[in-house]
Amino acid sequence: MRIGELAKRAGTTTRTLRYYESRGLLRARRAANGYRSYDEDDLRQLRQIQTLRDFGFELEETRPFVDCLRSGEPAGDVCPASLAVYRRKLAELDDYLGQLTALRATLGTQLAAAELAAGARVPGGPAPRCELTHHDHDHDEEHLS
Amino acid sequence: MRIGELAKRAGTTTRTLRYYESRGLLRARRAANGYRSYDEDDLRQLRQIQTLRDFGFELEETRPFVDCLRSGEPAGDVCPASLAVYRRKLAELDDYLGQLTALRATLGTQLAAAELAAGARVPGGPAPRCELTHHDHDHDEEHLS
DNA sequence: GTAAACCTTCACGTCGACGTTCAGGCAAGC
DNA sequence: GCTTGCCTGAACGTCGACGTGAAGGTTTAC
Repeated sequence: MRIGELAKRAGTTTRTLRYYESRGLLRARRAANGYRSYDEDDLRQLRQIQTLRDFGFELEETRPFVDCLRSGEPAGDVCPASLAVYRRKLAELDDYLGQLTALRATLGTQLAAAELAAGARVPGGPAPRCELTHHDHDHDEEHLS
Repeated sequence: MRIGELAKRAGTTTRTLRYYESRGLLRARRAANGYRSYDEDDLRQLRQIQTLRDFGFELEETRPFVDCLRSGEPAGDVCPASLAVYRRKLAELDDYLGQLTALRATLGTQLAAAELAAGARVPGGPAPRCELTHHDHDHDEEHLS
């Protein structure tokens, strides 16, 4: 299959495929006329790249998976180098999740304190939200886009 | 105080302060010689910006807080517009956390499956990690930077 | 008197993964 | 024979947010 067909089957562009090739990620045999020629294995490699990119992997991080597939493995992620990338990404993700969770807690605390202070600031202002009082049901009060 | 001193006291650079001013975020009075002149209120506003930026707020999102401080409030986050930003950021954060958590689950599943497949792939290969067997203690097997 | 600090404006850099456009030129299919 | 697809390759744009750098000039401080 030629580059246009591969692009169409994978839902991408010829430009992207040539770019991957320039990065040494995807290889193409050449037909007698110089056209790039791809087979089903190439499509599988490309799909592997796309899946990982959807996961948020950088292009370079997909390389071990592609190499793994190219070495004849039935899946790109069973090789040690691929597993190592998985583990690293998981560790990064956990680290990041921890940071975001801590930030979420901080922000929540800040908001609660600010709401309290805002309520106390104007004596006739809105009551603090600590108790369910007479104001309407629990939909948002602010509608900023 | 002049721009250099303010920068030093806040741990930033004069370039950044001029940049904030160019965005209309920080204002400076001018001395007779044209030099920018700042007071403690300006420092508080700057600190507010820095705190929020540390939280991951975009520069523009700090504007309501700065305006709030400038209006004479003792804290930048008690004004309705500031509270609205807090709430929006919290909602964004929760959404993002949800996505990352889902991704984490997916990746974890992928890793587990790949580890199983990798173990089964080579009959004499490493045993799956489901049981603690005889291999050495639980440090990393891969050392990719 | 000289070095440091300040002033202005414009333009450039950072980052990744492409997209876009240009220019020229061959190949394929109907 | 004409459109569409493919080739090389180069070079520049995009996106967003946040500055950074340079050039060229004035003021202050020691």
